[in-house]
Amino acid sequence: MSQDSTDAAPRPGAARKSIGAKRNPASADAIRKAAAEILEKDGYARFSIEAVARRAHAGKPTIYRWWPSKAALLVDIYHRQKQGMPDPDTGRLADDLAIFLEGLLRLWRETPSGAIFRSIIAEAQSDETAAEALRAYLDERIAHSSQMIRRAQARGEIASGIDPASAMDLVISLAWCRLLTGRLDMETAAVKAAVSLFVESWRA
Amino acid sequence: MSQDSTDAAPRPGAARKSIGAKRNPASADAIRKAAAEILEKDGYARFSIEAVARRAHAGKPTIYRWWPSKAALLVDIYHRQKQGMPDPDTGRLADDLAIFLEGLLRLWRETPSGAIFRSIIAEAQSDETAAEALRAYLDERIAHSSQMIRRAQARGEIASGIDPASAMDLVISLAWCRLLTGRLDMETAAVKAAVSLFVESWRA
Amino acid sequence: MSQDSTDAAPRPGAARKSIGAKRNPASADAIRKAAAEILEKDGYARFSIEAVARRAHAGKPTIYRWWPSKAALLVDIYHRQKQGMPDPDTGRLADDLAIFLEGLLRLWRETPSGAIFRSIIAEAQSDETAAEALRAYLDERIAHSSQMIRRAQARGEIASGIDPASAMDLVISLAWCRLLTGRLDMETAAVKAAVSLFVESWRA
Amino acid sequence: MSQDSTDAAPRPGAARKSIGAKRNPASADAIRKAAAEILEKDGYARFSIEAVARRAHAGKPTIYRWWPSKAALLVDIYHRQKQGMPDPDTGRLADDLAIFLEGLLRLWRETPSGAIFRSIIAEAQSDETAAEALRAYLDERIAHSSQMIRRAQARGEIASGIDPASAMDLVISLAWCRLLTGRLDMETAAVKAAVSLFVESWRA
DNA sequence: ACCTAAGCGAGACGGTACGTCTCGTCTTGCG
DNA sequence: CGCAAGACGAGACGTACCGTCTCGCTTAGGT
Repeated sequence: MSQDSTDAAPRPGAARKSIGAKRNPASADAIRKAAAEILEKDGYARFSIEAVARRAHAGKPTIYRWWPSKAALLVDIYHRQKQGMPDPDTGRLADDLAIFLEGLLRLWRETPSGAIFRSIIAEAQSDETAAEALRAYLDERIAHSSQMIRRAQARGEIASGIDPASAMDLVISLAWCRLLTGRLDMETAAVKAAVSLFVESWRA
Repeated sequence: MSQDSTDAAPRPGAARKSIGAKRNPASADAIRKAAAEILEKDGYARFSIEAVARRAHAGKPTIYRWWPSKAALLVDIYHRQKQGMPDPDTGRLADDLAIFLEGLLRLWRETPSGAIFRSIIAEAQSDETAAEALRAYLDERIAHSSQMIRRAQARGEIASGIDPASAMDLVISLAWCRLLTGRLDMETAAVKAAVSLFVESWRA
Repeated sequence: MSQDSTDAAPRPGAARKSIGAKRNPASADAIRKAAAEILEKDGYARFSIEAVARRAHAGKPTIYRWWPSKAALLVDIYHRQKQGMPDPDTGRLADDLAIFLEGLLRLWRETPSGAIFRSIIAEAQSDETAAEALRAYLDERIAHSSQMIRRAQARGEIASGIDPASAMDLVISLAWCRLLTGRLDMETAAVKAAVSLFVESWRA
Repeated sequence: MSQDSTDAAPRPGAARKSIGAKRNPASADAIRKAAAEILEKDGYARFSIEAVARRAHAGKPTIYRWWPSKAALLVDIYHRQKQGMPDPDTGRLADDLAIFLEGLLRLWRETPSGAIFRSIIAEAQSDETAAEALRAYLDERIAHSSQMIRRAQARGEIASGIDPASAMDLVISLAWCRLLTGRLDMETAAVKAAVSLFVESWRA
């Protein structure tokens, strides 16, 4: 829509109006939708509150009322998009991690969530609230994903002395770095190699 | 200087003038200095070509003449600040990597270069030229640092089948992720643990 | 104010804000006032949209929103300043014209409107929109002022074959040329002489 | 040449060099030529010392060395172009003035000198040196052209009480105003009418 | 025959202003 | 009170010229 004089999405019918003295969920949805579409289409560079308001046929204050910053909106969108991530439990850590890692890379590569997450990271470098949100999010993801490692430890597959969070950190760091440098197209073989590299070293 | 109506640095004497039809290194230095100071003091959020020009007592066109973009200026400053990085060759890969990694984290933690590099990564997420520069820089650093691994392979310390660049990628990814999430305060023990984790898995 | 580091006018109280989704007349007034003051104080050479914005404590886009060009702003100011111009109807054409011409020259000489009009003419030489505005303005003024001549024709004071607009053109040209060459100090006698020169030749 | 990446004129051969410790007339000519071409092609709006230097393959200081200001360059060019103006002496003042006026309007209409003179007038509104030069030029032209009127007075064609300079002023003002408002296409009949209007009123 | 002095093209310098963009805040008027 | 709309002050963007300065050269003219 960059070449369009108006970047507004086509109105799906009559103009949306206030529904009285309470939050209008249709507006919130329209804003989230518009934000996601802009990120997908034009990337983070063209993402601005102004552009979102334009596309969503929403007033800027409406956005600021509900999301205090650009980062908050980004995090909100990311959370809602990141469904369907595999949570494998094959009984073999190397397979679990390979499935997890390949799924994450594919998700970032094939859905807008990659662009969105890149944007969040970028935003976090100059916006402290975004940085805080990102740190919290990362902690939560590591805590969750390190279950795979804990299960492997319970099975006696790897040494019990390994710190699951630190170990998972390594795997996730790899994914992040790939995302941030635009090298998400890691072949399955390379993923497997990297993963087994980790797993081998963790053996008892 | 944000509280000052003029963000200009104090003039160190007479005004700097042109030195003829060739580049004035004093101007370039003043610009780089001003840019670094702004990043250090006010952070990336306040970093703008306009602010740099003001602080350096330089014209904006002078900056654009020599650095085509904000990213180019950032990369330039980063390059110059990142001198004195250790390039260890102890004869033992785990030690080499630990020294390298700890040195990198300390540099980022204790000098402005950490903030600068974060800014570059952030910029790269919305500016394609910055992304390109970052990719090229990363390639160069990996190529250089992976010498440590190649030397270990030559010594027979680790398997010759390991791809040095991919291996180094893992180490650098770890550092990046720490930088971007504000967790640079990795203890020496943790560094050693992470590094030996890698090295163990690479053994023949 | 040229010697001041900030050319801003003193703020008359609290900062001026938006008054909602409609034009704020206080802003428009402040802009016109600042523009007039700059022209009066520093002349057309120092007149710039940037300077006006600075002095009026207004954003540049606010100016561009309402006045598409420097010329439009100049014309607007000129219009508002040029009130109280005599529109004589003494029953004797020579007297009418003398009063009109002397009034015009005095207005230009003694109020800022002379400097402003000079600026408009200058601007019109390199800006087509200004040229258009000037042409339209001149047409309107000639149409209006030539009423004096039409009245004289109706009275039978001068030949009916005279084209009122062309005749008025001569009188106004004289004033313009005086303005542009800084020779506004025409004595009453000289004005009368020039005018009667015209009127004599138009007699039946 | 506005669409050309370089607005430079094609070099007529080898590069022009210094001819030692004296002014190089070839440079001066190239500068004047380039200036005239820019005015003719792109108008006063695109006329800048920078553009002239570019087109003339000359250094900016070379221009500033010989012409202290934009206005000085403009006046120089105008002087050289304004050759071949008729200086009629038919024995009948109305014819003399008609020939003079029509010639002046045609010259301005059909040669670049019109655009150049408009530029000088515009420049004079914000540049005092240009204003001075313009005033001096106007005086000289009036002094010269009013010879026509003096001759008519000597012949007894018009009253001897008329001030030749003031009278000529009227004629020239008419031309100026036409130039500045882009109404140079005055028909011969209209010129004759305006002129005889003057002459009639000057009769004894 | 050398040397100096000036002119030359080129282009970098610190600046100012341009016209556009987005920021986050504010207010209106409708529902 | 929420909403769409949009004006507001602010200020960065990247570009065009300004007028000044210095470079490295070329050549003429004085010694």
